[in-house]
Amino acid sequence: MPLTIEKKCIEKGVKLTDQRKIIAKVMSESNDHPNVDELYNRVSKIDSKISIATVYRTVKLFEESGILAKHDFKGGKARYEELNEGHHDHLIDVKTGEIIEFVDNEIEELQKKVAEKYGYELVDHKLELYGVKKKS
Amino acid sequence: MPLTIEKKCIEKGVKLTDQRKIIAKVMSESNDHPNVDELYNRVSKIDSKISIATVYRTVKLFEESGILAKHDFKGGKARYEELNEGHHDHLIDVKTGEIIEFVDNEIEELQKKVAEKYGYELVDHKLELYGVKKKS
DNA sequence: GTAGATGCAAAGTATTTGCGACAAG
DNA sequence: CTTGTCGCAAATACTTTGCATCTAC
Repeated sequence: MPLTIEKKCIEKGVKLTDQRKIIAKVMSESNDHPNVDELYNRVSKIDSKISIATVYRTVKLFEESGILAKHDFKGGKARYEELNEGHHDHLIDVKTGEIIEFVDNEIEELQKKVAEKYGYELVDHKLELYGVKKKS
Repeated sequence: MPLTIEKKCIEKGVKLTDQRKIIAKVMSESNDHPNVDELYNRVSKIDSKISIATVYRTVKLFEESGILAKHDFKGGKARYEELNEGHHDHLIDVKTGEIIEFVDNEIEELQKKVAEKYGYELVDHKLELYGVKKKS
């Protein structure tokens, strides 16, 4: 079975180069939210000739094609993750940087309502919670 | 009556230089969310000798002192606004870039609950809604 | 008087781009 | 074949910093 990302590329008419296949594979297998540097490192282990410029170009392309989601969490570098059906938001441990994904439909609904209240249709949103682990 | 920002500086033991007073004044009078460039332009009209390095240093200092809030909305540059009692989130018009401030206590409460559910104490959060204006 | 602030220009980061060589459809 | 991609290095955009000078307290 081909990777979901590859399937999406074909659907969107995105040319499937070797480099893109590798980046797709690495992203599919990543359960975290790598930034471009991290992604570049992982990709380099498979093909050391891939340049970081290609990684930047590819994540941008994948983002525009709805294949990856880009996040600008606090701390500078953009982070990416594969975009699946299930939308989710993030809870970030401010001490360790650990990222927990969560879904809360109640909040989602309320967001739509807020946008509507101001005469807007919600097209996107970003919700990040920053917390510290409680003892015990 | 002195500016709220100046009062806060004194409370926090932040030295009140002429440059900081000007930046404080400009931010107090701004009803939008200027980025550093915009702020620098406004500040330059009052004192053309202020350097952009000072503006960067000052907004960072003010942010750390709880005087300004920094936002990394989509589109690269960080934007700042004065931090008052009333916390609020942002609804951003994706076509015009217009920013609407809103408060929704129900969402705030749910956020706390979500964090607790995962064993975290919420210390900060970011909620941005992106929308398009509805016809009618 | 002294610790801390400023201006300037140089240095960092993160990301983008021009260009000739190359590969997918 | 032809259009789009790649690798490289140079360029850009935003932000930070070293240092000598200056200023608030």
